[in-house]
Amino acid sequence: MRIFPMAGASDMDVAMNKGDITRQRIIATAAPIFNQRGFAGCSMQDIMEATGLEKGGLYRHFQSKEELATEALSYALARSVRSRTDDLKHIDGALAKLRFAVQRFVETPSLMPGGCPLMNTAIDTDDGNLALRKLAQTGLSNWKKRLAVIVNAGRRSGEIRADVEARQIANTMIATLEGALMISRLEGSKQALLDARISLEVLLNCIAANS
Amino acid sequence: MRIFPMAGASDMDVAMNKGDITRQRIIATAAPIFNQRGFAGCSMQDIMEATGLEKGGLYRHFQSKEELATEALSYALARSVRSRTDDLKHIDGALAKLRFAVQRFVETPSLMPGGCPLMNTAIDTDDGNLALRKLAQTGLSNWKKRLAVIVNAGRRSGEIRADVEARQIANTMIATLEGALMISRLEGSKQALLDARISLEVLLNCIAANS
Amino acid sequence: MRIFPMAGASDMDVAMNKGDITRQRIIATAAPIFNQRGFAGCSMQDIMEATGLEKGGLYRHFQSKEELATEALSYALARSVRSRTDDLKHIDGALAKLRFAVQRFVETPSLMPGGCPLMNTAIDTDDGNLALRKLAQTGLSNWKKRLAVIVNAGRRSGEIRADVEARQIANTMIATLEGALMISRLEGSKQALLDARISLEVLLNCIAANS
Amino acid sequence: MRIFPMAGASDMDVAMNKGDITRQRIIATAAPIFNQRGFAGCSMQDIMEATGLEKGGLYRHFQSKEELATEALSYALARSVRSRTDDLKHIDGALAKLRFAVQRFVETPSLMPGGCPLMNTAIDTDDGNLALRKLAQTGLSNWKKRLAVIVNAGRRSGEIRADVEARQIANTMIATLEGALMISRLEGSKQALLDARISLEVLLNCIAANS
DNA sequence: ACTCACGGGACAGCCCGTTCTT
DNA sequence: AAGAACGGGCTGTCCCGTGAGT
Repeated sequence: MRIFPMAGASDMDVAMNKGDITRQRIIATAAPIFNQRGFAGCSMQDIMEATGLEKGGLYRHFQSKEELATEALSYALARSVRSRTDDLKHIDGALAKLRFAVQRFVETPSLMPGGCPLMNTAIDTDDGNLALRKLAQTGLSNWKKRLAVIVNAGRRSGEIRADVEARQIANTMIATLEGALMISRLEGSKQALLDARISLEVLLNCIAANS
Repeated sequence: MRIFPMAGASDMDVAMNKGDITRQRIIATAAPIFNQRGFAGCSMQDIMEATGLEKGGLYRHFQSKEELATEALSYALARSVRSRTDDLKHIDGALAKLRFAVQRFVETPSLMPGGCPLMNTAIDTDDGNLALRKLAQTGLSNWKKRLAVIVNAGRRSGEIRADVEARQIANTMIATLEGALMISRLEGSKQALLDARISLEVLLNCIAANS
Repeated sequence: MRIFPMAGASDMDVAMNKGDITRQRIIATAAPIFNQRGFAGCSMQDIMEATGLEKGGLYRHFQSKEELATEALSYALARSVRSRTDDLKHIDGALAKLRFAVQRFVETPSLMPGGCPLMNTAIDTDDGNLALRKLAQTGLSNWKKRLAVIVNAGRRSGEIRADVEARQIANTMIATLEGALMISRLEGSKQALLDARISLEVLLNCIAANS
Repeated sequence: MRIFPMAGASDMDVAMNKGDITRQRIIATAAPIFNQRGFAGCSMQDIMEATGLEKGGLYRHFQSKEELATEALSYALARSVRSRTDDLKHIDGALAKLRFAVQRFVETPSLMPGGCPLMNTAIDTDDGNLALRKLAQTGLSNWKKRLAVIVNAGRRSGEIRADVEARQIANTMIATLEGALMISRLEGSKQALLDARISLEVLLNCIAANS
């Protein structure tokens, strides 16, 4: 369709025929619905209404509800993780990068209605649904790795104390932010996120080499 | 079941006739099931099988699935919150109390199969079900208050710096622990909980008055 | 329900609980619909609308559409065959019995809307559906036997010529009547049935012993 | 469509372009399928498999399933009726012609798999589908007329008694033969057809002038 | 106090007829 | 002529809640 794909084109800018466009539209529409109501709490009827397609139209593109949910989650996780670790390259300094990541999360805790897809899926698939669970595990793993890379870079540059475990910092940051997001959503207030940010600042100050 | 209720009996130990005993047994049996699968993901059939009762037997004690879920969640939350803040009286010192609470959580993150009922409900009721959501909100609020009381006691006794906000510490502790529990369950490893504990120790050291 | 079932009670007069009554009502309602539109041409939705029951209500009583169709056909065939061979006992003479049967058929070719269930099923199940086909075969066989018994009685009593084959007469009577009914329904006129009656009278006259 | 009809050419032998040939091939292939399974019981998928064409290929030639079915039935009826009344010219005598027609039917009751298209359609369209029904009505009417013409010719020539109604004989012959075919197919035996033939011989003997 | 039959209603997945694009 | 795309109907299953019976 498109002859000259532009540099920096997103996933949807590649040449697609009509079917692929519809498929992508379904995924983008379904993602927030699954994210809000969970797999069991959301019916294909809901997706039909949201997309304007009928049963036959949906099942042409996805073999089952689970396949659609998997794709939708994949999409949600990709957007979520990316938004949390993007744009860090042009920031100098490991600590500044980490502070920026915290700041970003507190300001925009989730692009997708319904909260963080990673946490939602982790809870929702606690009993079964291994396919979705696997995706969440991978998403978490990626996030942790990206943070750990920053921490280790700081250690090598001498900005961060050498006795700090990157994994521990990554785990703590993610745990505190996700937990705070949960509280925040339950309370309907940003307070918990703001409090988490302060505490994470304290933690980051503690691991700075010159502290 | 129990003929001579003992003094200091817990909720279940009060004198109950047969109907109440059955009702209580249903709740105790249903609680972990709802906690594991969520409201929508768990059917009355599941409860029937677990309790050995028939439909009619269940609906004699509860007007609807939602009423049963509400009672079950109430039960789960009460046990959960209590286990996290009990037995702190005989520990001297606010910081010691907080450290003990962290330690307790890391060792026994949830009594109930399926993880922390508070977090599960917070996620599960994100879209609707106000009754259950209200319960989770209250549970969270109680937990936060109990932690804040300890922090404030520490501030008054001079053990904790006066410029520390109790609410912020409570929020951070809960957020970090709950978030770490989520990670831990998703990864199938206690690592995240252990890392959270280390970080919370750092935080607690930072708010100590003599630091 | 009923304590003293009356002598000569029909199928529906036996003691039945609510479920059996509903089941019987569904069968009686579905029978003419299946008879009119055929198995493939009639949906469970049609049965739902006719009975006023919902899907769940129907499938409680029948495992599948095929089971319902089988019962409905069974019911239709039983009524049909019975109506064509009943009340012949009090008629004296084999030929008189046969003439009466022809007369009855011409006057009341089918109790059930949609024509003769036997013929309809014979045509409808021509490709597959062995269960329904078997039923039709049995219904036809019964009908033939009843006619053959009358013919043979006439031969023994000397009323009918001894060289007449009972099977041939039965086959011819049924064939001519059913064929005439088909023509009659297609043309929307009783003419074919009346013509068939005349021709069958001729045939019966030919097999009379004194002819 | 037809530009230069060739002498003695059958329907398919006329000059046709590629599209018309395909169209005719589809009709010839679909006819026995519709005849066997009925309109509702046969899907376009079945036609696709039988013809080797794809959906788009079929719908290029026919606007709808109904149009295809109509053409297929038309084709089947034409072949059927023709085969039953052809080749009678070179037989001398009305009764001989009628006996030959009976004989022909008994020997070759239907050229098309699935039985007589006339009867099948009469039953299949009992509820609706006026287009197909009309075709069957016309087919029946033609058949009756051809038989009636023979009877009337016999009356005029004095071979058949003058008090015989041609319509009654035609109706009876068709009814008996079609009914016997139905029985024969249901029983999986030619017996009913043979019996019908004997009975029709009796009838024809009865209407002979010299009887 | 409990069982079980009963019925309403929603849902998943499949298939079919038809149109649109290529 | 092919085949992707889509609207819509259909089957069978599951689940929730009621009520008669015991």
